[in-house]
Amino acid sequence: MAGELRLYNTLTRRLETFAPIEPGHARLYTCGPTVYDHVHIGNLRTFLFEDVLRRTLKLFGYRVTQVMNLTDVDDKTILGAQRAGLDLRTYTDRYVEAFFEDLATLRAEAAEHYPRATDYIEQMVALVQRLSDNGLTYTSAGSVYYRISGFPGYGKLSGVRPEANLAGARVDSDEYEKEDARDFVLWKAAREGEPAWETALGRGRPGWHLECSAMSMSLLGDSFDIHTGAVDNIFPHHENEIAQSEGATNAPFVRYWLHAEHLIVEGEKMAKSKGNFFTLRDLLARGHDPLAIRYLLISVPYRQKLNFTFDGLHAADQAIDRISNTLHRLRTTPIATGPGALPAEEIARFRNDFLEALGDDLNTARALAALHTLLRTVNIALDAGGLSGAAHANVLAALGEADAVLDLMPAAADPGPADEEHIQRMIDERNGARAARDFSRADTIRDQLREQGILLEDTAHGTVWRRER
RNA sequence: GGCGACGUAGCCAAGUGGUAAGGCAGGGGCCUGCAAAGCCCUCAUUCGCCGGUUCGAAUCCGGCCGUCGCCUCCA
Repeated sequence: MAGELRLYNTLTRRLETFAPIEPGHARLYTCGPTVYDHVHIGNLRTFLFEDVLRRTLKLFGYRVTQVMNLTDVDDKTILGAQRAGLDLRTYTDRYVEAFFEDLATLRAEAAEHYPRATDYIEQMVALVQRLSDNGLTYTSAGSVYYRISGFPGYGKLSGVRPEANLAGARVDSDEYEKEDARDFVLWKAAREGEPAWETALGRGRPGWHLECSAMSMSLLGDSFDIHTGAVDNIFPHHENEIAQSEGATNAPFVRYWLHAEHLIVEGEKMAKSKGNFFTLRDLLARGHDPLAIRYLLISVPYRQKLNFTFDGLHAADQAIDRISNTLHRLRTTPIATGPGALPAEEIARFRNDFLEALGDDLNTARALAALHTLLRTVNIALDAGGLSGAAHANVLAALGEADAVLDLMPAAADPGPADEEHIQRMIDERNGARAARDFSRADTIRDQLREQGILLEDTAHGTVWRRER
């Protein structure tokens, strides 16, 4: 696939044309969840942005190696495990599994690697040792800290100046002893009742930022292409990753930093205390369609705050219906014998608009607008008498290409054969009634089928049916 | 206090110098036995407010108002 892919780089605050270090191969690290609970739809918005990113990279012809970490040791996972009376691994396993289920429900493509922090203790220790060799660490009360004053590039991602005043800022809540308030912990000394590893750094556990540096470099190399997360990760998390990685290797860590804006709910920040905190499971329990949720979460470009509302979810649901209905018409309308009422230029324009929109920093709103425009064009052509074989194949190919990124099209219905026979019998009976102008009988049959989730449509080429979504 | 994002119709949202995409909701119509699906028309003389630059600004500049985020383990 030709075309230019431009991405907004937080590091330079500019739109840049993507060019990977290794031609044709995009190496991508995406900050994953802390597995102490179910993820919420705000988290999922970010993960779906990353899904759109990886699929767009593929659409533009790149081979993709994506790593998504699973943070399975931190204050919250430790606390959760203690409360549940489980060991850390057993506790986090539950949420790792739930996380994968949620991703699958929303059709997120699997990454190539899902490393867990607790499987990379060795690499983390080795990284700290390299930092120590470079004079960037110190030990205090058994914990190892990163000395920010030793890394001149600190702050280049976030714009946070090391000497920035902290008036009004959150007071440091870290309970460990530091030389300087700006320093952060690499390795935490073991505390009573907490999981700990016996290592060359002493008995303890890793600090949060360390895992991402260690795992990304282990799996993608010292320098790789893209690193993503949500905006709240810019500082301190990603800033600290840069300090850890570049402080150890003296090589550029990441070329493109991409950050997703947050999801808010009905104009307010999502918070448990406000009762507007939703997990995917909450929405499914209310009967919402996963495809509509996917549509909604990817419909707003990733750098815009996404205001989640139930009106918006309804609109997304309508959009999925529309896509689904047009596909259904394409499947059930006979191929026209004429030239076909859908000009090839229309399809070419769609392909171009769609690609250009995604190439412009993943502008999914524009990509979806192009799709809606094509759907209308297709429907007009179907109204006008159907598509030629060539036009039919052409439009299906274009839709398939778009769906390689969007993944919003319902799987073809898989009706049981016996079921299908029964439906056809009912349709025949109803059409007999209609021919005899016995409309109350005909309507009764239609209502009966409807109760079974079968919708009838009387079209110019006969009665067709589909399943209610 | 520091840093950053944003304010476009009832709602979501595209558009960053050339005269307002797309979707939802609403209104009217075509088609249909009635529906469903689809299509057509309609729905912002105007882009938070006030100035400025320009032949021309939603788009650039300045000020003001408002919303939101980050400021050391929150996607």
